[in-house]
Amino acid sequence: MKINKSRYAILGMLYDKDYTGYEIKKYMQESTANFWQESDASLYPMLKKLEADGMVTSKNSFRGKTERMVYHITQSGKEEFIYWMSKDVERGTRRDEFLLKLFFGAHVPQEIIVKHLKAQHKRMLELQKKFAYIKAYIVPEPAQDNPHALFWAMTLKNGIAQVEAQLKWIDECLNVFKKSIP
Amino acid sequence: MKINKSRYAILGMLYDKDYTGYEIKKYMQESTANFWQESDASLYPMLKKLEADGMVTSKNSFRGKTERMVYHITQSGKEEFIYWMSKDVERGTRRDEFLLKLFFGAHVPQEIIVKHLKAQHKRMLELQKKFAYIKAYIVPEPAQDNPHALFWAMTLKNGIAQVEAQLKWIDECLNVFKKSIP
DNA sequence: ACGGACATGTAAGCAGTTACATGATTGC
DNA sequence: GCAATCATGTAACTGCTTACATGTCCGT
Repeated sequence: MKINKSRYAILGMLYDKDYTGYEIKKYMQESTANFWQESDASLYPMLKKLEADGMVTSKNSFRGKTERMVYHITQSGKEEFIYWMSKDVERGTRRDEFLLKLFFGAHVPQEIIVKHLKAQHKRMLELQKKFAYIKAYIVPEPAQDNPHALFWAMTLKNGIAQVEAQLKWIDECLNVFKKSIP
Repeated sequence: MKINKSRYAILGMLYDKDYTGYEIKKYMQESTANFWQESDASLYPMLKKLEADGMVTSKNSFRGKTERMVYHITQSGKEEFIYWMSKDVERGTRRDEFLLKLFFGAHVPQEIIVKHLKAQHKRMLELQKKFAYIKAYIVPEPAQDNPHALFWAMTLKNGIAQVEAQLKWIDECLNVFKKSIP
């Protein structure tokens, strides 16, 4: 049976600090977006569900007249989170439309494939820029007393390494086509 | 609106050769599995749907008493496939449980994270072996007259490059922990 | 005054998986 | 005789997204 992993992403975010749904969303955009995202329509109902399950509690807070729900993890929530953290990683399905189109490249004119490769190249450069930003402003320097710094740096380096490998590979692919159209 | 991409994966497979559902499944396992898969419960109903939509036709064939449905792409099917091939790639959601657990690494004892890293390392080595097999037995030599060879080799190289980058990065991560436990 | 960020949600619907279900053929 | 592979499907369920819906606050 497949279980919902949004639970754990949210519990992890709340583990040592209280947040509103909106803050969790923003936080994810700045940190895990490259390997984990939650949409609004997934995040807010899941927070309600976590509360119903006793994993978090909520407190009504106000900023002026705007109502905000601040969530706080419970002991049960912490336990469920740690249990999940200890379990082996489940292999998920990967679906990469870009590679699928490339795989079928022989069925269309070369220009189309070159277009897709260039678009992918552009996406990778944008990611690279984003990683540079995160490195400069978000991830604290290691050796400081933030215990998260080490792990945040690791996931960041993973992204950087993946992007570098992709860029190199794309260049090689594009060169093949350049040769065939002299 | 999100459209179902299984359609195109299947149409692509049928583009220049007729296959049964089972053969498509096997074919995918040997070629696109690393970036595209279809489960049984997705493949067979989709073939029926493609037939209802006039994208493929089917012919009943027999191997002994076992009934097999051999599918053949129609002109409409080819056109829809080419239209999809020409469109820009849509960015899909990526969800990587392994990286999510690593990101939250500070909340659990280091051994757990080391365990996950080692497991990932093992998965990558297995993938590497699989790629070596595909390279040796599945992907035809380029320069031969198979127009697919070039593109199959490209997607394969992509996988190989990704795995190499991952392995290097995992080694770096593991070294960090080795230093902290002298 | 207005735009962008803050803030939270619902409804509808397709997507996709797991588990279930069945039977023939081939090779050892 | 038995296991693996060939071969095709359904039912039930959860997951997840898009589109919709609403209103406040803050800075310029």
